[in-house]
Amino acid sequence: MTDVATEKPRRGRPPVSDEQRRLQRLDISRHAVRLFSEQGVAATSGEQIAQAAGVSERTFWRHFPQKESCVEPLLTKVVDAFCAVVRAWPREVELIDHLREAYSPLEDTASDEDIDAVLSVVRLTQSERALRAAYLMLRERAEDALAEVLGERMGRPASDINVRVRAASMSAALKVSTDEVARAAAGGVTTETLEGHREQIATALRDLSQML
Amino acid sequence: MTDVATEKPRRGRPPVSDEQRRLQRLDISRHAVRLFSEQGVAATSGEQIAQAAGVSERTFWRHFPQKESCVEPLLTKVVDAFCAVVRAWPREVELIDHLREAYSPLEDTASDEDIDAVLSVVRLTQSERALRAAYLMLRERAEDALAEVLGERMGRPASDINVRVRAASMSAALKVSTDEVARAAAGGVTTETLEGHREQIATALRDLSQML
DNA sequence: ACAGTTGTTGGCACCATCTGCCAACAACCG
DNA sequence: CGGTTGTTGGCAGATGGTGCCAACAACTGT
Repeated sequence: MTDVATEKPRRGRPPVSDEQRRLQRLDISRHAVRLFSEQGVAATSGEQIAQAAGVSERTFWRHFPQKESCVEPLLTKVVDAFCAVVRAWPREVELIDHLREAYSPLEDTASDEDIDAVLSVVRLTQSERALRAAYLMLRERAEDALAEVLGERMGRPASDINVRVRAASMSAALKVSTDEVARAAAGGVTTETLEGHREQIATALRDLSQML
Repeated sequence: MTDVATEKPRRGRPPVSDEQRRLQRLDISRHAVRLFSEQGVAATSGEQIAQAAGVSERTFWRHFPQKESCVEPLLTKVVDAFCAVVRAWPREVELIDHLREAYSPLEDTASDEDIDAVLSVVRLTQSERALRAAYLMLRERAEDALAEVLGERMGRPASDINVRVRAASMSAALKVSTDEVARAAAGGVTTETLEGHREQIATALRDLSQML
């Protein structure tokens, strides 16, 4: 008997849209990442980030329950891009071929200047332990999403072991190649950097199949 | 010109052996894990753990720079066991066959009662975000060790992309099957639980090869 | 036995992280 | 305009975590 969309005519201030929340988080995230890379994570206080972003410390902590989660809004972009491509994977095409064709990391989901930011955050996670932990947690959330897609494609529940192993392995391969491309892009991002990434992930998956 | 083992005759109190440090950490770890599972991580203060382990809060923080790292001494056991088996992998044998033959998780590295503890910690990481993050970081360190082994076997540096992808994927497959066996062992550990794990990881790797 | 040297421990002060609570305010309604 | 609901910021307070220092423990040579 719980109504779904049949609500009372609404009274009082409406809650802000999820989209606006997302943008606000993203804005804070950019400031935080800049500070993190300039002076290190440990040396950057929550107060400092809040001030840079123009909000009170209290609302900053409301947006990001932990300091390190500041990087999530930017980091999700690289993972979401991959999930989107996998979701669009036609059944009749080989996965490697589909990736090589359709996977242009970030180019769709992120603006040009954000690509720089995202890659620099990935690089940051390689030296800052706290950020790395946040990154790995994020990737595991994405692993679940991947399992959903793969499971549906294989006609099995996403909780199936077989499905989970595939999702985890694909995610791991993506992680390694993403780390690599971020390292390679340290001195400025070129189009061929990203194309290198596409090739990277394709060959990574191919290598995988020869392992056993 | 830096002497390696040719030191001055040593004066003053000798530093405690690494082995003793390890045991002390392990002891504290057991107390911490018990408290964590009894009342949750957030509700367990560092002071409480220190008191339970019979050390001052100050030395507790010296042993574990962050509260969550309390689980490392126990969690490494499950990862180390796998690394040891991979290290002992003869060149002429198929990896899957070797694992099915030689991999008896924990049975060698951990005492019987510790097996319970280790598996319960793995289960804990599935509900406690902070512990999960620590677990993932730990696994990534093990990934490096794995890459060393695989790299040497393939005649390439451990930093080689191909090597890293394989290490990451194997590690991921192990992660999923370890999570699964921990879940399955929720109601008491039996021998077949662990043998199930062995079979789990073997089939997991086989599945992997059919993905592409 | 004693002084000199080095490593470990615990206590204290201190800053940073993060939370609960509440008053102020903003955005909608009739 | 008053009523209602959601968001913000300030403040107090507990916990996490570090630097510093004095006390002590374990060794060496005389």
